[in-house]
Amino acid sequence: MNYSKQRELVLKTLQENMIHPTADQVYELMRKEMPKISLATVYRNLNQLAEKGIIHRISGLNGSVHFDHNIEKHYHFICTKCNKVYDVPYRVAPDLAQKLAEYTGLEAESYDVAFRGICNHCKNLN
Amino acid sequence: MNYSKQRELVLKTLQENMIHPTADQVYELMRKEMPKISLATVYRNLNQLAEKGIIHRISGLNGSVHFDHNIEKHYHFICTKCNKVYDVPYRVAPDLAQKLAEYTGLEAESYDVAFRGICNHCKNLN
DNA sequence: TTCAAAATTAGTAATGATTACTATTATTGA
DNA sequence: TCAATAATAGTAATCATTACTAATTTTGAA
Repeated sequence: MNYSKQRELVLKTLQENMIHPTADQVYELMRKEMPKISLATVYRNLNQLAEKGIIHRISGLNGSVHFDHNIEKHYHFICTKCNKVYDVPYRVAPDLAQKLAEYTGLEAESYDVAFRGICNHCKNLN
Repeated sequence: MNYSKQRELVLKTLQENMIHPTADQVYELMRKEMPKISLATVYRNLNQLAEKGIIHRISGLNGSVHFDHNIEKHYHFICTKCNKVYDVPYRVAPDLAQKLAEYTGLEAESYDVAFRGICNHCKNLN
C-alpha cells in the first residue's frame, strides 16, 4: 500500500469526526480541505483501511455502511429519530464469540451488535 | 391492511423456506407458484409484514436485507464462504437490552447480533 | 538523481438493491 | 351493489457502491 495524501486525509477525517460517518459523509467532510477529492477515492480508501484493520466498517445500522476509527471491541446504538450512532461499551456483552462456540460450535471471526432505539437527547425533546 | 393473494403467498413462502431469504430470493421462489408477481410487490409486502411485526427484517448480514419468519428472539451467524445464514439461540447473549440500560442508560427498542465466520460445513470442505 | 513499474487518482459509467410512480384491478363495508 | 380504499404489475427513478480508464503520483533500484 503506497502512501497517498488522500488516504492520509481520509484517516485523519475519520479520527477527527467521532460521528461514525458514512463514506458520503467522509467525502463531504474532506471536501473542505481537499475540494478535488473523488467520492470513489473515499470509498476505495475506506475499504482499504478497513481491509488492513486500521479502521472498522459498521454495517447493519441503517442502509449504508458506517466507518469507525475506533478498533477497540465495542458495540453501537443508533437513534431511530436522529440517526446518531453512539458507542456501547464491550462489557455490555463480553465474550460473545466464546459463548457462541460453547452453545453452537460455530467459530465467529467477528460480530456486531447493533442496538436501535431513541437516544436520551431525542427523548427529552418531548 | 386488506387481504391479498400476493401477501399471503409472500408470508407462506417465507415460512416454508428457512433460508432467511432476501426480497429477491422470495421473488424467485414465489414466481414458481405466481409467475406474474412483481418484484415491487414482494418488497412492499415484506416491508408491510415487517412493519406489523409479523416477520423480521435482518440487516447487517451482507449487502442486502434478509427476512425471517421467526420472530422469537434469536441471533444470526452468516458464513463468509457460502453466505448461508444460521440461527443462533437467544441464550448466547440474553438480556442485552437490560444490560445496555444498566451500563449506559440507553433504552433499546430492538437489537441485532450478527456473527460472521466460516460455517462447519464449509470448514470441512478442506 | 533518474526512470520505469506499480499504485493511486479523478471522473464517470455501470451495477445492484430498493423505492416511487401510475394506470389498472381487487377488496371491503355500508 | 357500488363507491371508497387498498393493492397490484410494470417500469422509472433513486441511492449506495463498485468498475473502468486515462492521467498522475509514489517508489525503489540502477
